[in-house]
Amino acid sequence: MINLDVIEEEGEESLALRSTPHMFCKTLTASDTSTHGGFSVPRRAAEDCFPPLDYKLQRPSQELIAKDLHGVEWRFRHIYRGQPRRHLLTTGWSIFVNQKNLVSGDAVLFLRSENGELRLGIRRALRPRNGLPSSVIGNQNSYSSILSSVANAISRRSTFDVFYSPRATHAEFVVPYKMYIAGITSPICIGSRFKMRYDMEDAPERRCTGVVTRIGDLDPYRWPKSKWKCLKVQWDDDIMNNHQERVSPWEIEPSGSLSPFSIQHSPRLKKARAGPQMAQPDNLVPAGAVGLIDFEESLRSSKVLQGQENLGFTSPLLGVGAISCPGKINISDNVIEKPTIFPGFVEPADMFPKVLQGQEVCPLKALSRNPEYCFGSWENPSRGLQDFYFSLGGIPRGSSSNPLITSPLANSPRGISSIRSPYIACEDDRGRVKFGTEDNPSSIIISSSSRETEGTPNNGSFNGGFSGYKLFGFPLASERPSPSPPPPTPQASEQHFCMEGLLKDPRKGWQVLYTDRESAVMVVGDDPWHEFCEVASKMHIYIQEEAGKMTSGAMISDSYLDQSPVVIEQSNCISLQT
Amino acid sequence: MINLDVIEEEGEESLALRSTPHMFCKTLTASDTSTHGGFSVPRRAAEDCFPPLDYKLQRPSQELIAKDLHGVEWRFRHIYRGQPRRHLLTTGWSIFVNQKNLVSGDAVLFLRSENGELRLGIRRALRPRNGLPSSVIGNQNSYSSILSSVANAISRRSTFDVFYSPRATHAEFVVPYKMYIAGITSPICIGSRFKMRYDMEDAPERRCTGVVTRIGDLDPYRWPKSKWKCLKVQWDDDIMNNHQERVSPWEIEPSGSLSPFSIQHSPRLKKARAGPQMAQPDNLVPAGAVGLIDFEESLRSSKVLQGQENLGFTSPLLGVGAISCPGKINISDNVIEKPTIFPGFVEPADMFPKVLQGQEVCPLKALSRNPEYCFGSWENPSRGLQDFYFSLGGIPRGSSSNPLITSPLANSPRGISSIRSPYIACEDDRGRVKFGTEDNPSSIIISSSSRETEGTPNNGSFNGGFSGYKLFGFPLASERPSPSPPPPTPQASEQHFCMEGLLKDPRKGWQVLYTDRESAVMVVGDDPWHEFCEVASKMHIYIQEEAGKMTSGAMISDSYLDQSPVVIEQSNCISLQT
DNA sequence: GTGTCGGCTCTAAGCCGACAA
DNA sequence: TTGTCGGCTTAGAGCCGACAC
Repeated sequence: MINLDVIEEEGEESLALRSTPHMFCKTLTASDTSTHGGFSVPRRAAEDCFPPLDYKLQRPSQELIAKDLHGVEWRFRHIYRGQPRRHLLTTGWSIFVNQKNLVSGDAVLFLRSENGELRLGIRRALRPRNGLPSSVIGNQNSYSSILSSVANAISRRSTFDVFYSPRATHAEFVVPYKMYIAGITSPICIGSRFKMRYDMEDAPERRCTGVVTRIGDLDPYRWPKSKWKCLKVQWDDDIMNNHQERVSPWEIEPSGSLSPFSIQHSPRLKKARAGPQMAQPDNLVPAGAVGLIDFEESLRSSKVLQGQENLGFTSPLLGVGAISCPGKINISDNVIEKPTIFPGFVEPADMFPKVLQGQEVCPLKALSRNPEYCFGSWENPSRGLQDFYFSLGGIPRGSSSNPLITSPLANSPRGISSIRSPYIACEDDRGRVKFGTEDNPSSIIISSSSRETEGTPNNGSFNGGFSGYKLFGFPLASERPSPSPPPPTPQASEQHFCMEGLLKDPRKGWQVLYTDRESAVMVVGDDPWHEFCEVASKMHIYIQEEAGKMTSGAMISDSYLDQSPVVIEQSNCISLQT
Repeated sequence: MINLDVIEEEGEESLALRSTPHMFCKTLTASDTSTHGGFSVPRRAAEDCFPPLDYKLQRPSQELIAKDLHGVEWRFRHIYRGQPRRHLLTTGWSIFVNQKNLVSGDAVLFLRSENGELRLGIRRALRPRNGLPSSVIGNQNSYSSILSSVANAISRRSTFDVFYSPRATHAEFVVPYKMYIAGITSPICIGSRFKMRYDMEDAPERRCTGVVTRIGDLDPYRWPKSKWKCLKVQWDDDIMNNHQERVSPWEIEPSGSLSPFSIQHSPRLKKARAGPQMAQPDNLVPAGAVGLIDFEESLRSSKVLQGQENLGFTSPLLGVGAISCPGKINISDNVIEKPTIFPGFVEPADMFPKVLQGQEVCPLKALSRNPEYCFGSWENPSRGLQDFYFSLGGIPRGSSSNPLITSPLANSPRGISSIRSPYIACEDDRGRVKFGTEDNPSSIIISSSSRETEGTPNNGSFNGGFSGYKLFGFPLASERPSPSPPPPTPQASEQHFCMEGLLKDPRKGWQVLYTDRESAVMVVGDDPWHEFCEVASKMHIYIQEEAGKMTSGAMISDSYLDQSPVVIEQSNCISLQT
């Protein structure tokens, strides 16, 4: 049922996963979550995980104590009764359901460690729009609060918590360390052939091949010096080209090289190369240290974006919306130090200006709820590991004929199971907050993107996507295709934030590379329970609960197992009192 | 019962307060808040505020609909029954109590406007330590989250919300506009005589006189160019000198001038003047444009703080605590651009070094829970309206013999009713967050201080303290002394945040001066209901409530009437999904 | 083997007047 | 006049086996 294989088959670490403790996971039924009764425990599950009952009694029962991720103990009455006999959790169950706010479709997971201790976690079902206060999405305050919190944390070189719902979102920055290292050190050049695991909805473990056509880099004004390169690829299989054209370096296995000329045969590339400034395809660079043309300078002087310079001052999030919003002041010129264009918006040079005209300004609301714009940047100047940044909010429906503004989802309304392109979404000016002194600046970008999130399990060994990756043996995507899949409506496409900076944690087993100006890469290990606790304890929002009542905006979210989005709408606020 | 007089008797505005609509306020009893029953409405109150019932019926009843500050409608069944007959709110009442989390001792307020609409608000009782998650107080994340939220808002010239509990905290920055203007424009010099309303616990409306002995200014590294001057005073009445030695310019009425020499006769001044650098007492300046000695430079060279320079790098809040905290990195050198001392720590010059030695570093926790340090700054250089800043966390108990580090509460464990000194509390390095470009920087400081909060009503016309001030006709302090007063233990002294920047709102009736680099001054008008809504709607944390369940950390606080502190513990977090 | 339902118990919410302060 | 209490009703939480898939 649950595949416990680990991803890195070549790993030397002791694969504690092989000796996985007893556990089970059950999707909650209507009966399980109703107030009418308790929780029906699958027989095998109860026998595996729970201490044995004395079946000689007429109604064998015992009290179970299980700890959740936060160390909170939950007590349940476990009884074996009914005709036919079955295992049930009665007293205590409804409290758990209520406190965790579980609904039918969510899943609960029990796990018994070697010493007999019982743990439990929850995994929420994907809920369209999920009861989130809409203000969170369209709200500038939320954006900026999150931004500033993170920025502050980074400026202090402190930590910040990430609330992460693996099944609901793609977090490309959560990458096995080896994969990341291999990705950024292996030489990748334009023309490199590669293969990559790619999971279609119906055909898991498909191995696709393609050619690297470009090495992306972001407009340096937005995400300077990021190590997170973005590779634009062309797949040998045409079907793939409709789904994904961008990958992260660590997602692919280089398998050879292709002459620049053969790349040109691609219709898409022909189109792209029509522009006046093109990359030099024979640039051979490791992905981690690319050295490409200084596109920024050339663009600046070539005035490709003539008439669009104001773009540099207009926040895609605030944008016109902000200007037209009474009482709000567009402050983008406070954030962007100097007038500039966004070179990131010009690829290929002959195309983006058109695309941008009339669309370049992307108000927050439009971006969030109705993703329609996609900006990309390629082949920017590179000093060591260069900047790359992607604005992706989806594409205008019906415009997918233009491959350069094509969302990977454009042609698959229900999404494909593994979308692993390293797009980072449309970014507001405010996304860039500078901290620290002139000598020691740090920057943080949080961006949002539109994504589908359905996924299927996958055992691949070199799978950079997250839907196929197992955080600790568990597939992070759906355990199994749901019988009645809740198809995310195109309108209700997912929105998430990701960020470039993450926290560094020296503890063994997992860590996240805090990367001032570098890529955000989280490293996860293989030990399931260790990560169960360690990763989870780091990757969540924990708002202290106050004696049952949630008077302080309390909530506990079971992070990594948790699919339900939890957003603390923290309008900019000050508490005046303790 | 409730004095509806306004403060500014000379105001030309239509004093809508005179025609105050019908209203009543009742402190909730145990019965009112128990689940056992409803709400017992005082007869007069019901007759005044509620639509009349048909008393011919055996059990007259009706449905009442009242809006709270947030526009939320609350429905109550109003019934007249019992033997003897009385007015009760039954159905709907418990919902209200639960949602608002009211307890016995809290108060509810009903108000009927001219058009018959019913409004209601709540005022929470003072609760010691108030169930606040302790992590909020001692938590660096909370601090910095708040800081960064505000900083971000200011950088965007947007708004941020202030959660303000008038009875529980002093917000010196909430000042009538005229008072503020008068304060900063009237010429105040060292030696100026003044009078000021001052409310002792037992002797309200006492008018005290004194002499301005210093004009405070903050260490420019922390709060540059603040207009909020701080006047150090010596009272004619010696009793006063134990309670308060610092006032804001708008708190006093200048009444004359004193020769510099006569000031010197003060023992305290003698002590102060023993230092090498003293203010020039004949500096005659308007409070809003003082020009004093550059203490900073002279101190820097005089090396008064020799051996203490590391203070400049050590956050009073992070302090040693941060250094000794494993895993945390002291980032103060990232925030403070260059090595410097804190001139604010050196007054008088011959005294503070001693005080600071061994105590200068004030970890956050110690500061919050056990306020023991007080740093002050005086007579800094002035360009226009100059900086002033005060670090105040209280004083070491038993050290109050040192008047310069004497908290106003040092000698009154239960506090005095009106503490209106403009102290700003001990400030963390992180308190200063720079935003914007080099050309257009802005800074924001949030600070914390230790305060007692009991208060008594006061009708004064020139009362800068808040306990005596009426926000909209209602005294912001206790309506009446509670029969069984919950004495805040000295240990549980109040902690609050205040900030320099506030939001600007052009609307008539009230506004807050957003003050980039300037003083934080809120202007309030006289119309009760207008302010009731307007001010309150701005001065609160509003965390969206989600359909009854507080799954998203929801809560609504009724700000200005609300005494219970609400702190959103927003650890630095990122939500990855909607 | 297990999801859902009707039946049942029991707790607590909540309405009432009695009674006393 | 109004705070608190005991009595009472009632809704719903929650335990049970029946039953069906």
